[in-house]
Amino acid sequence: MSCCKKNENSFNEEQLARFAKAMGHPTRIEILCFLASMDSCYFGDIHQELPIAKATVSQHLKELKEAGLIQGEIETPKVKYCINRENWEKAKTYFASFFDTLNEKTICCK
Amino acid sequence: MSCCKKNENSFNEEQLARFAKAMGHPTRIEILCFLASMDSCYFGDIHQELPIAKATVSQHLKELKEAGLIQGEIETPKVKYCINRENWEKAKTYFASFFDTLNEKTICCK
DNA sequence: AATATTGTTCGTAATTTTGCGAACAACAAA
DNA sequence: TTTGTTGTTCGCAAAATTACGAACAATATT
Repeated sequence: MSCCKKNENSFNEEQLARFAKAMGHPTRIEILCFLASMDSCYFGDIHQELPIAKATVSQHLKELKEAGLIQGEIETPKVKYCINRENWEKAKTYFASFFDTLNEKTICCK
Repeated sequence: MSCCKKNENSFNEEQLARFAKAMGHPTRIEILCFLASMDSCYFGDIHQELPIAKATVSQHLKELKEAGLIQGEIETPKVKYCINRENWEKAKTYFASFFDTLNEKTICCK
């Protein structure tokens, strides 16, 4: 058998880029930090923390939701948001694996 | 002394967002993975890996360089690129800290 | 039925990002 | 001096992002 094949990534590059893109805005990082510091909260609480229009907040939340990092639930008349823990762990693992690939290089079979 | 103050982040939110933004494109993730799998390589090697114009590759490299994740060095007539290890570690730590904030919540002083 | 509360969606404008070919710069080789 | 090699920069077009106010939807209250 020939030797020294490339190590397979333990993360999906497309998915990692999607997570990263969602995190690539200061306001969205702020929202994520805010949500990570509590179990859950309402839209209004998030809006109150930020110096921007509610329409803009709503848009950022939508992007974070579509990236899978948070989830929202209607609790009439409010909307409750929280971290999506399953995907949070997934993202955590992906980023960790990605940064660990440095120096790993190749593996040799046999 | 009053109690239960919020935990200070062990990462800079602005900086984290900047790292994330740079990583927020599939092509740039691909470049980073490629570079992370070796000590260094030339522009041409990177271009060869990708199905896009060299002008576009150059632009992506510029963004990664400005974000501090990679560095370039002229080795006439070629340009040698590699991971910026110092900032790579910094980014690795920032992302790890960020994802670890979940569940940490608050700390109580006595 | 009219009002109030809470967020989302729509329409719009300004800016940024992405991608390309062409032109260019720096240097080595013929 | 001309030619070739390697990448960057320029100028442009298309698309996506960011931000806002206004309008709207859903529900509860008066």
